[in-house]
Amino acid sequence: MGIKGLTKLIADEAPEAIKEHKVEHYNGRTVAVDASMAIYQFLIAIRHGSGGAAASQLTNEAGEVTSHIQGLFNRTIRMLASGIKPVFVFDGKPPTLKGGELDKRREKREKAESELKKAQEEANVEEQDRQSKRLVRAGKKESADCKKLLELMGVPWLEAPCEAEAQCAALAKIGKVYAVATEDTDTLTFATPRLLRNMTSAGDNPIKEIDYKKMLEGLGLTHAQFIDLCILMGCDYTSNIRGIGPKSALTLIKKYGDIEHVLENISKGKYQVPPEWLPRIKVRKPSSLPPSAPPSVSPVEEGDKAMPGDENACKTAEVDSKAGMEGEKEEGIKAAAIVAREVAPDEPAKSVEGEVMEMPAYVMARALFVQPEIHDPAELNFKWVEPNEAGLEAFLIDSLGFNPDRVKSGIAKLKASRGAMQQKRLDSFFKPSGSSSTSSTTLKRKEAPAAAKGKGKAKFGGKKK
DNA sequence: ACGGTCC
DNA sequence: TCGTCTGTCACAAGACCGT
DNA sequence: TGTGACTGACGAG
Repeated sequence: MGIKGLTKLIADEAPEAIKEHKVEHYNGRTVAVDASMAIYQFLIAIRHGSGGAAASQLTNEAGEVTSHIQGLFNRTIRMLASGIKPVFVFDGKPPTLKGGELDKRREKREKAESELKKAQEEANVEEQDRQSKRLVRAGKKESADCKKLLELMGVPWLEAPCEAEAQCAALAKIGKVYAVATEDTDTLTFATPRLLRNMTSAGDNPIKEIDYKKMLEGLGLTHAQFIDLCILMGCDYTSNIRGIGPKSALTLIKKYGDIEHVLENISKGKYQVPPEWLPRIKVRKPSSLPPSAPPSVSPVEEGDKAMPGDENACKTAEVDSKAGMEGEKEEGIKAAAIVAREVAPDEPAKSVEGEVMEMPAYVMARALFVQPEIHDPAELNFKWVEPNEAGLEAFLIDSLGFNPDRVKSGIAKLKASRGAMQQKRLDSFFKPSGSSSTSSTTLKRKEAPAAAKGKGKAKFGGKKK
């Protein structure tokens, strides 16, 4: 997940964008957390018995997995205890992936399943371990468990329409949250002003904060160029160009400005531009293509002696993509975003002239980054309320079999952190936050109850009754 | 700091 | 020649608590 | 699955 090698590139090229802070620095601040990713990591990490028997998740008596609940319970308490006010953001529908990508994932999954079965028959413990990890995923059930837990804890959450990262970024951009805590660098591509890493690992090792503005300055790019850089480096939505890594991608974008112009210039060289980066004509152009040309233009295949077809492919790419992005670039991106998430990937989109062609993959990817599907962050308001003690005990102890002492001590910490939170609010009433915090700590006062829009599935707080 | 345990 | 990319491999991905 | 260490290959200068 994320952008391949982006962390390292930032560390190398824009080190001033990365700062380390102690946890205390975030005292009183609101932070958005990608819940689905956290759940996934809990499911993978929290297991036992890799020695001897096959590793297994934590479960209750009925055999239901509880690893994710255990993890989330602890982490949330930890955050609150250090004065951080988390908002958990869940993934909605997965973004429309490039054709085949979805199939590939399903194939992988099926393969892992069958390998697991085989390993079980052979009593191959190691292999069982490996394959069962591969099968782990944050499903509906797990998400629902966690939402319930959060409500009982009095911690707000919301479900994004699509990708949680995009929603988190949107919240941070307008200051509804101070920063986004995630290990996924995609979030930067959505222009999160502040990205926090190392929120997870316990204790006192500092949190790394990446400042988006400083990162752009350090790299010497605009936001649009940064998105193109990420696509070139390799993102989740597209394959990347062989031979172009982080350094070259940065150099090329700086030199030529955007992907269109990069392609123009390197297509004269010997890079293999993957087929989906070029608009694939489904219905032959009347005149501009030779009659013998196949309906779908293929990329440079291995060492062919520079067939004229290749040149045509590149030419078409230049012309078409330029035409597509010319004039109302905004409109083009908007349209692409809609196409990207609503049209089946293999379904052709009509071009202006009525020809049927496929949009280049990078245009789709760009659109998904520029115009992701999100809830209007301005309409979302969050509230941290008193934990539901009885509810938590019933859920964790009675229903899931957690250790009563641990649960009780957790609840005690929750209450303590709430006390500190109230105190903080009183303090800040008299002394407006010292640093340059932009109103992010003072966001709740009135709590417009309106936010319950018909479709917006945001839920807040733990007052179910 | 480490290793066993959490369910 | 140097820098950069590719491939392969190993490994770890949480947090608590008592020692 | 992603990341770092270490590799050989290869293009740029």
